[in-house]
Amino acid sequence: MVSKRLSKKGIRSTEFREQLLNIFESNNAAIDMMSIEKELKEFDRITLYRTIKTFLEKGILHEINIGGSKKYALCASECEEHHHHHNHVHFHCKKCNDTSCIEADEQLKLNLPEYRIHDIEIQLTGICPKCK
Amino acid sequence: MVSKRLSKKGIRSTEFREQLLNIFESNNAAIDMMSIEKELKEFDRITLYRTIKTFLEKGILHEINIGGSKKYALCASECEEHHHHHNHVHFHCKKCNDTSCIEADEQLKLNLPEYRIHDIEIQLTGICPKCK
DNA sequence: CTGTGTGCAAAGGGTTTGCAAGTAC
DNA sequence: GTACTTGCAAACCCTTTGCACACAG
Repeated sequence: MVSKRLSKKGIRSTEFREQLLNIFESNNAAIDMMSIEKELKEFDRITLYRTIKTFLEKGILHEINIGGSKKYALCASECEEHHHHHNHVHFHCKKCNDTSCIEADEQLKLNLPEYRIHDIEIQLTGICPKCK
Repeated sequence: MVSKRLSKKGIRSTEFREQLLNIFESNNAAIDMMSIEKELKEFDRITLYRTIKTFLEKGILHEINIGGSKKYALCASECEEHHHHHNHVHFHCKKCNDTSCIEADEQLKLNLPEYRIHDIEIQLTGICPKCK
């Protein structure tokens, strides 16, 4: 249930927040502001901005910079407040313009002993299976 | 010479364009608008926007989305108009806030037969050798 | 009841557009 | 000379802030 998820993260459950969270639950792609706004019937844009900001801070959503625009996606359950783990792979399809967080089972070997690496983000661009 | 590089790409050589290109030549990191503006003595911000846009279109610069902001860096010589090749690695240092295009000698194995992959972008965040 | 969330208006910041004058070729 | 580039002003987003009212716990 959505309202439980919110209280679990330490924030109040309101109609708007549940509505927004539902959009992300029914969408397994990363979506941008425009797409969110399309799915909300009526809304106040300011509240939307503030809610996304809260969700980001509370570890409910994470932000991705891909394809030139900011997108948002649900965090995996192991994400905690101010401590994101997102060493996963994002795929952006040039045709349908969808961005998805895929489980790539990737093996990345980097030969960079001089660097202390905290986060790895891999962004792929191309054509997804649906559009192929 | 800088002016040759411009005419080679099919655009006119002007003082401002040469000035901007020089900044990128003497900088092997990816830089954002703010840094560019600091290095230009006097300039018109609108012209700067337009020049960057032109450089992007002509394959002189490429854009990177990292650390929450847009940055720009010189394209490798094999980049052509509307056809960028940037399967390289960007490293963003949390301390000095520098973003560099590094030669990582990386080996990335992806198990995604269903996807047609055109571009791979790997973005690393952490602490660079200088700040370590 | 108390602190948090919402909605409106207005401000703020970055980026783009229109147009006239200047410049490269 | 002609087409492209520049610089100024103004317009145009997108995003944030301030404040009063509404609502969750």
